[in-house]
Amino acid sequence: MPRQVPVSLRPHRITAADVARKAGVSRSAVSRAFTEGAYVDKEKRARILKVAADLGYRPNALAAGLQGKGRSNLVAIVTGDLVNHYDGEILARMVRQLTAIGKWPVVLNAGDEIPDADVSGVLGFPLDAMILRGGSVPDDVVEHCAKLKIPLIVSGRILDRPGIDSVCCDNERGSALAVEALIARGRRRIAYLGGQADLTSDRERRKGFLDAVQAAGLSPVAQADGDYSFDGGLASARALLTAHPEIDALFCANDAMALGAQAVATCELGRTVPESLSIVGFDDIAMARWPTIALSTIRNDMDMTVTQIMRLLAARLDDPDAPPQTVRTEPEFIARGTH
Amino acid sequence: MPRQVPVSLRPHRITAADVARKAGVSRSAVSRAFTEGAYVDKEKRARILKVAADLGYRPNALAAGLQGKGRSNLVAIVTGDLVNHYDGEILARMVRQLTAIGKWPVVLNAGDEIPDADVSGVLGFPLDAMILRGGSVPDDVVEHCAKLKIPLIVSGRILDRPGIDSVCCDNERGSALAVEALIARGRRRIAYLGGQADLTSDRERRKGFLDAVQAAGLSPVAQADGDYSFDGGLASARALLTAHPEIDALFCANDAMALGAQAVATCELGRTVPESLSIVGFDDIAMARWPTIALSTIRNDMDMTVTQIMRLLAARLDDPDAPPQTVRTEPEFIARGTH
DNA sequence: TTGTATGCGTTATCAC
DNA sequence: GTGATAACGCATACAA
Repeated sequence: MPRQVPVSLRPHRITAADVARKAGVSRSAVSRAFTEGAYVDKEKRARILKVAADLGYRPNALAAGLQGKGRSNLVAIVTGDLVNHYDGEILARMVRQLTAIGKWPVVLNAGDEIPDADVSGVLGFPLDAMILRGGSVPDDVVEHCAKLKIPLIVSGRILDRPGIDSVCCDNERGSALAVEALIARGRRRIAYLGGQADLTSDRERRKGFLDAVQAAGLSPVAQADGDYSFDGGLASARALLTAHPEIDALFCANDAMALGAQAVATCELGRTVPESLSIVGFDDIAMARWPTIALSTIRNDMDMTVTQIMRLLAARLDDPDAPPQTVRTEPEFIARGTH
Repeated sequence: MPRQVPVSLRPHRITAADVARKAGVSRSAVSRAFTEGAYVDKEKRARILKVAADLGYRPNALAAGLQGKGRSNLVAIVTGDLVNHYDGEILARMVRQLTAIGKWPVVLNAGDEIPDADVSGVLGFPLDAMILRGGSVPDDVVEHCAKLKIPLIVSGRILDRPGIDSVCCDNERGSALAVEALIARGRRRIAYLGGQADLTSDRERRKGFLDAVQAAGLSPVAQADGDYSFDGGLASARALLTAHPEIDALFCANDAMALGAQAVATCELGRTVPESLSIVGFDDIAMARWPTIALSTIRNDMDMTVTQIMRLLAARLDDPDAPPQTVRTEPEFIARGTH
């Protein structure tokens, strides 16, 4: 009975069987030739590799991942809006670090909200892990991952759920550093320009701000919510500075908003920075260093963050049942020209 | 003979067999329950879906992709350095568009050079397609894709190789628009601040610049190479403006370099923009619109670019053997405050 | 409408 | 060292 040739829409990809046939060996031999440290005659391996190269054969990673002990080597990254730069710069680092250890990042762009459907969809793959950055963390995502036994690593907030690793900047401390710097500069009428009030990061930064202001014997002039974007920061700052012209310092929940605030203050409201208004951001995105920008800010160390994410990932892959870890990275005040 | 329970490092993921057992149906029934428009009793499907939800079952996309007619739904994106914003903003759009049509983007960050090893590695997956952005395109990547029958879509340059779709801005026209705007502004001593001279995009933009300057009866004061980065633009502009103080206009091969040039010109060399020096960039990244930046630039339309990429992708998936397409997007001069 | 049987491409196990 | 063979989890043609 002749083997029926299936009429596939997908063009035929060279398989190990093809190579085996052409090289006159068994499929097993081909598989071993591609396996580090497997028992194959040296000469035979060379011949197989040669034929494979000629044919353009590569072991199918899908099939390999399906294999019992195999891993898919796929890691999903759910990221926030890349236009805000911090997420973009973190993403670039994660992508590089992951590929460096042989993992392939499947990227989902969350934007404002984490798209449940997409997250749910990507969980169809037997991911080695999922990394969540930005946005809030819906309960069902957590549950899905738990049920599917997919390790979840959260960055940008601490999730006190069992079995979830997280790494996050010490936001309260960061805010305190900012407030201290502003007070040292002689500022007394300080306002807070926040991000989405429902995000943990904003809650912590806000709390740190309020505590520090109070600890200094002051009270906050005003607070506003924003959305962590340039445009949002601009709009919120406009409202804030118009309603409270006495504000002499603005602590912003991230750099993008700080730059938006600076834009509206200088270009529209006739304020000068830092002479009549101090502005301090949070994150220390690459742009903040530019001479034309020179934003004073709280460094939310990206290299350290990604290093820790990778460390947690490695530990989790090594032992899926290890107790979950929580890491707080240390913020640092970076003095530049806007405070 | 009892079925042996494999001792797997990987935690067991619920399979269709598990669901079938618990629901008291066959594995096929479970499969069909998850297949749109398959023949299953309505009530039975509901029961299966219920059991599946309880167990936390999701069809394994790896196994599904291995299927004869199936697709992997994986699309690799090789992108340039995200810190330059243009690539980041394009990436965000691509990620969204791809997930919207049920494709999962596996992202590789090229940075300066396309990392052959990574590209080669990701080709282990039977990708539905590979999208290349930024950097140059090594021959072996093209060959690999061809041998593996993986459609290659190139953006940011036109690749005149058989079987490869590409979409790219009309760079020469963009440069011409910039030069015309500068001349209309009264500038006569115009210099070109280029990107990596070995990239097609830079070659085309440079040629467009030279042709336009010549067409206006002028000659370029100077030219410099850069690396498409802020820091590179800053350094090159410093050299350029120091050696040729008579320069009254700088056309830069991308926005990042233009901003670097502006920084060095204003903060270090005491020039004022646009009074004593005009600067025009290329790309129109989001930042260029900021009131504090207000960069005059050539729009390299991102929405259009991504739309075209998606169109080419869809066409290619629909018919792998269709003749390759090449699309040029139309640039546009955006007048803001730096020219 | 349902269950059985087969193939997808790989790696791992097992005799030889 | 080597080649058959059994998973891996799914979809589907086919028989019932």
